Amino acid sequence: MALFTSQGYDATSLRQIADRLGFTKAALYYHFPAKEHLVIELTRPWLDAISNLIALNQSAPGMDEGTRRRRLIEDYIDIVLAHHAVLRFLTQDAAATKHPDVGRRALTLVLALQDALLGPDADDAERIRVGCAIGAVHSTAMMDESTLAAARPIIVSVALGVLGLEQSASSAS
Amino acid sequence: MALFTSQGYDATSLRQIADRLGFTKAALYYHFPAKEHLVIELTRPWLDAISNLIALNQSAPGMDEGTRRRRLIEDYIDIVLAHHAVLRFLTQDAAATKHPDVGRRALTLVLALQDALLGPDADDAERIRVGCAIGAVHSTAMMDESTLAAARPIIVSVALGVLGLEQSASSAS
DNA sequence: GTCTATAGGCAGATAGAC
DNA sequence: GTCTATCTGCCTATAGAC
Repeated sequence: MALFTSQGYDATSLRQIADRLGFTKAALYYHFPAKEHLVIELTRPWLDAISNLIALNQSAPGMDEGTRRRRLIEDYIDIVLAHHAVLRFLTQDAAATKHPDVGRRALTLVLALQDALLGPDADDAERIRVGCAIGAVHSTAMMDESTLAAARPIIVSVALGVLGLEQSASSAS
Repeated sequence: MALFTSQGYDATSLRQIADRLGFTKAALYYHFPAKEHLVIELTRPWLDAISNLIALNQSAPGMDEGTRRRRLIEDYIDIVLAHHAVLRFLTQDAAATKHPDVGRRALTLVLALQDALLGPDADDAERIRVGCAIGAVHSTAMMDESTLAAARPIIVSVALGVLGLEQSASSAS
């Protein structure tokens, strides 16, 4: 992950990875059938987490719309913060972005999240605002791990503000 | 640019570029000394525009802090919208991100913009908010050109809101 | 499970004719 | 300015010994 993130997927060779891990390229192929499976497995936990989040959200019972959206964006922020390294990699790497099981899947999931954050009858302006909110959340990919710990409440406040869901109390997850 | 954006820099070969342009690899090398110069020239206008913006902002005379920041973020939004294709490419491609004259320069410039959007005595929380605002602006990279035309006022409103610079009237640039 | 050795391909870049 | 032909190198992936 460190190599992929610092150099990009295409620019990172199996030789470099094997050297870092202390064995040879051939040994890598005993554990993974191809290079792309390395990045699939590295990103799967994050993708599964989002997939889960959306599934749970859809099967939610009759719940107030405002709190539903608030919980959704807050939970997404927690996922993004928990998988910081994955987001940093994915938002930067075009090669990963193009892969069906990685970037394409990520795009589909984020678009689904975007839809879930909208009501069924939202206009283009609201779509753009939601896109901005997600962009603000994803800006954490650029931050270093140290400032990230204290960042959560601020990110939550910004995202809720952009979405028009401000609320002063009860934001613990 | 189309090939770089859709496939990534590393994954795009000079053969593909030459084929698309209707001549051969060797002819490319008459006009550009190396592959990396293609991406340098493609991104230079955007980078120069930001560089200019920051330089002009620094040499501004005694001006109200609020309007200074408002103008700065609005002008940046205009640059981002005008160079939409460049931003889309740069935010996605790790290979470009690593190049000193492209991604590194872009990072330096965006950080300088971030500093310029802060007062000299801002805390970490304010830093994060500014980062979120820029993230929201950069989310336009994900939008398609059609919805982009109508997006400007919404982006401006979101960014000013996150920065705490809301103002109802006089937002024409 | 890890190794050495190598196959097979395509990349970026150059030489030199026209 | 564009071409054909080619060099050199590294890449992913595989074969087969241990």
